[in-house]
Amino acid sequence: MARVTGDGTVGKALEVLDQVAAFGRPVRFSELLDKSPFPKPTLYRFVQTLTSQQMLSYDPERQTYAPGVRLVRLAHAAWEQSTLAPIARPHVDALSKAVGETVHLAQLDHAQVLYIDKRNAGNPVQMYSQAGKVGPAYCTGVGKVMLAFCDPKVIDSVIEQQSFHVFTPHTIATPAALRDELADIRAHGYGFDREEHEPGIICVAMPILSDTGRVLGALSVTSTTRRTNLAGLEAYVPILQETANHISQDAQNWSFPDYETPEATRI
Amino acid sequence: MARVTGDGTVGKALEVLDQVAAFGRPVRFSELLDKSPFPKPTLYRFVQTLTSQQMLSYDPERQTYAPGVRLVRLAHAAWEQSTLAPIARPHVDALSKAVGETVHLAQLDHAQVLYIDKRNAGNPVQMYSQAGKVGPAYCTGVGKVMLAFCDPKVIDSVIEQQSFHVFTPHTIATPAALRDELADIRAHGYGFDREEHEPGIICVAMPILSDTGRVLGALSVTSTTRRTNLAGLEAYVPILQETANHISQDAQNWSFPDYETPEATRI
DNA sequence: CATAATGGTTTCATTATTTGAAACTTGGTT
DNA sequence: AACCAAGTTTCAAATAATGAAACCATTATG
Repeated sequence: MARVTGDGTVGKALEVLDQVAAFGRPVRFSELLDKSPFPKPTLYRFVQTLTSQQMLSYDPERQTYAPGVRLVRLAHAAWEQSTLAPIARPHVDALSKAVGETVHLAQLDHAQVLYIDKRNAGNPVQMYSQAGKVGPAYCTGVGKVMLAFCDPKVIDSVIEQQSFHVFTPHTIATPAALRDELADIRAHGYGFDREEHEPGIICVAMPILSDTGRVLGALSVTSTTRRTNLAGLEAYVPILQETANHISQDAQNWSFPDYETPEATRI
Repeated sequence: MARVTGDGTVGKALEVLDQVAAFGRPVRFSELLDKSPFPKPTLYRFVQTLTSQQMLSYDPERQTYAPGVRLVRLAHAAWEQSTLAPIARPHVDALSKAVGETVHLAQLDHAQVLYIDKRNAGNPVQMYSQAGKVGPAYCTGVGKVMLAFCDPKVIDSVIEQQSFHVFTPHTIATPAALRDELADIRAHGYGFDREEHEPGIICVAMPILSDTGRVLGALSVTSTTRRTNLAGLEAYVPILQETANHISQDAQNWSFPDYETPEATRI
């Protein structure tokens, strides 16, 4: 009797929620059933419950389910309280203004890169990545620099579980190559994305480390091969370093004001 | 035996999640216990489960809980699939560029205004920074115009449940005043925020209606009394109207491509 | 037009999980 | 040392989840 799900009923319901989100589009009950380990009535009741709880939304027209708006509300709270974003915001603003290129702020969530903030360059290069979006760690600048400074055990387990997918001719495709790259990043203190995820897209990334060396997140400046090159991006290393330091300091000094009873907006 | 919670165990767990989010800051177990209808061990296990599921994050240092990062991931999916935001994005971009003022895109969620996108006047930040925030419907431009075009029954129930809170000298403070205002909005087709929520902050708001007259959302252009006045904002009505129409059209024509098997980024 | 198939919904006896009063542990205070 | 508060675990009783089967409503199919 292998425990696949864990955490009882609530865990299972959340698994269903993840399933729906993973589809990336409104999904029918039967489609969900195909991919679900649960029997029909069980899954049915989960979807009912989640819908009634606004965690899913139901389109009666097309008979489809999608992640619900309650999540957006909750996520706002999460974003403000459990991410670096609010602390980093002024620093990211300043960085963005100084470099005039797209800037990303990311954190590591499990083995994945979670983008938690972004500033578009003046002319918006629309591409993959927005706050809340996740991506693989091994082929993004921010992912690699965060991984590089993780605990060796974490690195091992991430690499072990990672299925390497080749996005471009430059994608790092083997555990060995990734380990080399990580060593390289540790040696320099920062890293690059050399068109490893999208052709023509390059970036320079800097980890945000606590005083004890723990990885808090990462920053990156992204551009295109048409506008600049790796050497050009490397010029941003000092300001990135400085910004990362500022964020790290603020993060460690920061704590929520202990007293205040906020004027609630809840009804 | 009044059923307060509904939806069994999952509903209760989500109630706890809301509680944590409502605090707006990291919260101790005992604080939560004070405000919770659940007995100690029950609440304890819920918090454990939610934490293990990454819906809450736990800070062992301070012994506090906060909404977890998994929510940010899930919310991204919700934002993309269950809101107007992705459809409206290009139109909101264009509007923002044209007017050079702060632009909001909102939807109605229960009786509350849910901001789902925003363009700041100065730097084009698009994202959760503000998206996900909720506010009362009766004293925001977007809230009023959405309410105005809702079903009369909905209006009644919202007004009935609304507890009016006076934010500024201009805040609409009575059901009667609100009904007058809504009638006025229906007559004109658009509405204003006359410093009703924050002193010095004014806006003009336009509902986004489907062909059948259903409320899909609302747009607003916000400014300050220092920079302009209501007459100045009214000049934006034509472009707001046009933008709202475009969004409405796109929303009704749009449906997810039925076929495609998206190249998954999941590990 | 009947019939089958598909996708969705409900029933109900069985089973497993949740529940919470009470007891216990831990770390800090007088 | 005794006390206290916050957090954690126990365990029998109460409750909710489970899923095989049956049912219903549409939409294909012969």
